Amino acid sequence: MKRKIIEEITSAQKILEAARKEFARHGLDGARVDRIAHKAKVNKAMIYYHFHSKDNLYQAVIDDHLSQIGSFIEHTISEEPNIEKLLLQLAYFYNEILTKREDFVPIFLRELATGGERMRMAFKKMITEKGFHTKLKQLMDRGKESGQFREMDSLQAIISFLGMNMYYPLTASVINTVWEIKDEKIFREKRPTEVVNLFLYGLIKR
Amino acid sequence: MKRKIIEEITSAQKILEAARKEFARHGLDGARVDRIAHKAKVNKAMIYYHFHSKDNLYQAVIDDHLSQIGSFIEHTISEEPNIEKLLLQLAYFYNEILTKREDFVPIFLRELATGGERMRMAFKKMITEKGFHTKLKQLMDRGKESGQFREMDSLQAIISFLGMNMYYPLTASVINTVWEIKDEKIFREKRPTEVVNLFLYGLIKR
DNA sequence: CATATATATCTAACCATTTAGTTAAACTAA
DNA sequence: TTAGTTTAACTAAATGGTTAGATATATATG
Repeated sequence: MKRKIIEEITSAQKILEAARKEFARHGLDGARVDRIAHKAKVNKAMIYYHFHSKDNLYQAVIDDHLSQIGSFIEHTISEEPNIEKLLLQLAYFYNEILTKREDFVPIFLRELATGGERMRMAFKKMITEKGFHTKLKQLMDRGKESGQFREMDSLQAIISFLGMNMYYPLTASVINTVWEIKDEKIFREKRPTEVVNLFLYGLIKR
Repeated sequence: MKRKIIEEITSAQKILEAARKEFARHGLDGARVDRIAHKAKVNKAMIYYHFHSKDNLYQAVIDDHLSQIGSFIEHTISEEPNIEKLLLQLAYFYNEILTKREDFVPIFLRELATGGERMRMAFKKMITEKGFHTKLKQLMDRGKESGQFREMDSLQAIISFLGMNMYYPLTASVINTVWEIKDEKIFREKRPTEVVNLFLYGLIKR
């Protein structure tokens, strides 16, 4: 067995990184195994040695993304029982994930286009394990009961909140042109607070 | 020249319809010309006779979608100077477009994934021609000046509104599972009013 | 009206390339 | 010696696109 010194990058890693970019740019069908091999500077057979098939490699790329997102959740979102802070954490989380992990956005979009089968369950698991599902709903329902929030459908509101957060980073390539957003960076940075303000202002009873 | 009686479906139409479905399911790279020919029940060469290339056919499908969306805008959204009614019209418009024209959603998502080059300009043209860009911003800015609305970034708010409207229909396949939405139909129907209420409530000064 | 002609529509068979995946042998380190 | 790692060359199938010719229809002409 060839010993791999820790600092050395294994060919499996090189393949995975090249694949991440290739699949992001071209999707599963548009991606070319030869191109991945070339970019990773490994022999094509190495891809089949380590990953067995193109589909398998693609799934590995997705799993890698999901696990990194999972661990990012861990040290971004605390057990926060204050709804304002929780919403702000979530807003920053979505913004970061979709802004910094650029390669993930096109993969996510294309997965949605094919029904999202590959990610559905992973996301569900993530969210139920962290308890967002119940926690967010609870906080909103409690707000309604206490009279702090107005009457509305909590789930509809939550989906609206997600939409406010995720829509722009997912569609920026088109939105920037259509709505003439010149400084994308600043616009992105301002999003989380702007979104949370609008949302909370839209909930709190007057 | 073969005379085409009005009721008869031309082979070009049959191809376009089959292509619409094929490209929606599989994307440009995943789509198979042979499969389109088979589904349209025409000889494969007919596709090249009428559309010259696979790329060209794909663009024809997109153009068809865009023109149908364009004409749908025409008789859905009136010259409405009342912001509440305008927002409601927009909310219904987005909901209808993304719910009834199912084939468009995956194409839109995949186009976003590749940078949206093919649609960017068409959308920009649509929106500037109808004057939404300036009109919406104007109405919001006027609302702020008159003291009806609170202080906020109009453009950020508009993008939030778009996100609230479009995010769910674009991601329903995943969202329904993750957030345990059982009756998708009812959830979709309730969206427009729910979204407009949240948005306006979030804007109006208290 | 009949015939010739140009033009649009359509088909079966074909082709050049590309592509995912394989193989058998070589190399490397414990 | 053993087991993991790497390579060059190869293959079978799929795929976008072509071609040469057939068929039908409109139009012009005598």
